Amino acid sequence: MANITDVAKLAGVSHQTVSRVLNDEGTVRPATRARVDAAIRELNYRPSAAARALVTRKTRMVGLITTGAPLYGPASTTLAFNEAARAAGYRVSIASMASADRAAMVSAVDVLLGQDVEALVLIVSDYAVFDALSGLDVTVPLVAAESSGRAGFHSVSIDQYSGARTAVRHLIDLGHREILHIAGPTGSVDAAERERGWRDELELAKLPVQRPFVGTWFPESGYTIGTDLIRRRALGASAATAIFSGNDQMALGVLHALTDAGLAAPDDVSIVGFDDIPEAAHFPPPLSTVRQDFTDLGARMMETLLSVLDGRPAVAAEHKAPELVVRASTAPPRS
Amino acid sequence: MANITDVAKLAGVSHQTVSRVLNDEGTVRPATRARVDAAIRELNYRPSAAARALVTRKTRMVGLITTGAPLYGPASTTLAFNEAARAAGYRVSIASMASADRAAMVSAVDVLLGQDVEALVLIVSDYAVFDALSGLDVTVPLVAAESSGRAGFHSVSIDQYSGARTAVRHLIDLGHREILHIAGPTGSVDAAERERGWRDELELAKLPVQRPFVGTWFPESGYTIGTDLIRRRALGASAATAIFSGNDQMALGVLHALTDAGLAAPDDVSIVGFDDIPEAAHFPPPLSTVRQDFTDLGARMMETLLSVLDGRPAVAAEHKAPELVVRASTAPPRS
DNA sequence: GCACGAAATGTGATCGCTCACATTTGCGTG
DNA sequence: CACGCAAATGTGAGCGATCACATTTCGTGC
Repeated sequence: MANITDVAKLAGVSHQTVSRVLNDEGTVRPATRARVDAAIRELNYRPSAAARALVTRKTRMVGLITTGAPLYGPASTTLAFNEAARAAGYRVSIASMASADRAAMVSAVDVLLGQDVEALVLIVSDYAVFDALSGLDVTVPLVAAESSGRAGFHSVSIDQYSGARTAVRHLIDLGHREILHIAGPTGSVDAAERERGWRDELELAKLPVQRPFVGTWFPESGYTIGTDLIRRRALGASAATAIFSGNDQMALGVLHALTDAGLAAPDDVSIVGFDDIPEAAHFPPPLSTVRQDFTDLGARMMETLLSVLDGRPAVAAEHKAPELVVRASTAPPRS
Repeated sequence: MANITDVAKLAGVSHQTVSRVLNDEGTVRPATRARVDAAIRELNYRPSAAARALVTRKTRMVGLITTGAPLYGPASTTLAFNEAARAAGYRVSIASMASADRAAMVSAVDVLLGQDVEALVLIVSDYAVFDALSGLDVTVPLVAAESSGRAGFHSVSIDQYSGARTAVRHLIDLGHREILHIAGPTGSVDAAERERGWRDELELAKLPVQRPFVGTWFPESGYTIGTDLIRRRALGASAATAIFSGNDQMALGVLHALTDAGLAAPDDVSIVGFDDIPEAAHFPPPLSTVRQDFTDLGARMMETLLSVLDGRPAVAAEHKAPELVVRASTAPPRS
């Protein structure tokens, strides 16, 4: 592989002039620049990122820590962030963690910091992760997709709490009085925020707050919980008439359980999801849900990152409220 | 930030001894090693990846090129590959491409090669990508998740063709004679392979081969196509009795269209999907589909990569056949 | 045609590590 | 106790770029 000296020799200039051409620094005569460019092409030369990073102490690389599950939300956010990062000239090194425990976190951070990333980006929203983080001394800026409002890093998010309140308010407005909640896994910040929104909205309306059911985000858990509820006659006639599901996938599981029992939404039970995954509009029935704009989130994370790296104050409006999408899974209770 | 010399000074040894401790090279007395380790901890020292890469010409980093859509398959494979890479001590730099055109590809490859990745991994399976690739001179090994059997790189995959044949055979065995296909987007290698499997299996059974319908992988397209088919009375009684959908999500759209029309699977139409996403078991009705083990695929990609980097021949059994999962969306045709 | 300042280009040091090789230390042996 | 050899440690060069500064070239006004 050719290096800068080879190029310089071939172009008949000094290595510094080549460097100037590479970095597009002003004072190079067009003719000289052309000669250098030609030499670069001829030798198929590519500057060594390692050598550059060594001297400039800038890698233009950010580390992305993400979850181990192939869920729609994190996957979309990650993709959007990648695009935004590349557009801004940053490279992304990724470390996905199979589990959200301390050891995995330490290892992920270590690997990334060891690459001299200029910043860390977190798309895992788990309390364990933030706890682990506070023990580490991370020397680079940190941006997290997170809405609990902790300190110690920059957080950009979609406001889970307000989204949940909107969803529950929708059910209350329809006339529902007993509204159950299927929460995401314990430890998830988003799950906790959604649960808090559900609880607060119920309390505000002076409605009964049952203990929430804990799922896994996956449809299977919604199915299991739904089946169990129906068996115990806790759902449907003379019982709970609505469910706020922590995400769309678990809502699908519940819908499946309803169908199995000869029940249907919204006739017997109204159900609201969260996320608005592409499938949600095609559930039986099409699901009312809270739409999260993950693409926008990913892009905003990068914006914030750039601000922070530039030493500018982080941009405002970091916690956007999501929007309720009403479809066919919600209706007034049958009375 | 401390460097190797600082550590050496603090530990009272030479920089070379520190280097030996870092790289775990034999000849260091335990007592010395301990002093060095203590110094490293005290200074919170981390070796510079850039400096290392500069001298060793090894970055222990692989470049991952992936698609722009947050689909379950690629997302799962990517995750699994990440895990496997980290376990093997490799870092992963990711470049996702918004579109699968030549320009995006060139840019992605450039960015990654510019980082001195030791290999490239492709989890986009698009003809355009492979075409673009053949024009570039990629100087590092390339591993692709791809099953068309092109030359020029190492390919690891799940056998899409055989999966499709299995799915269609299942429908034929049930007694279906007119089996439509909703294909994935034009340009997708997997879509083409699945279509080819469908076609070949029909031809083998001397059954009519209609022109396939082209979807986007997303449920919406299945819904549109399904609605259209029903309106044209091309589906259901005295018409096609079965559909082989290119993936599960589009199958969901078709199911939705059936429901809208007062029809149902499998009574009116049998339907088989592809992928076995976590939602598939909870579709109305639970979907018969072809299960792909993406986790295994990601892991196998990394294995192959390691073999190639070590100069060993790539491992055998690179194209596994997927497995049919029969659920409730398929049954013999009515009458 | 010469002086002068700006534009263009060149020179050598340096980033933090590993490599190849040189030197010192420790320890069993005659 | 000196010797020799292996184990342990040290020394200096060099990877390929940028940085700071030095030098040359060019264009302009008098």
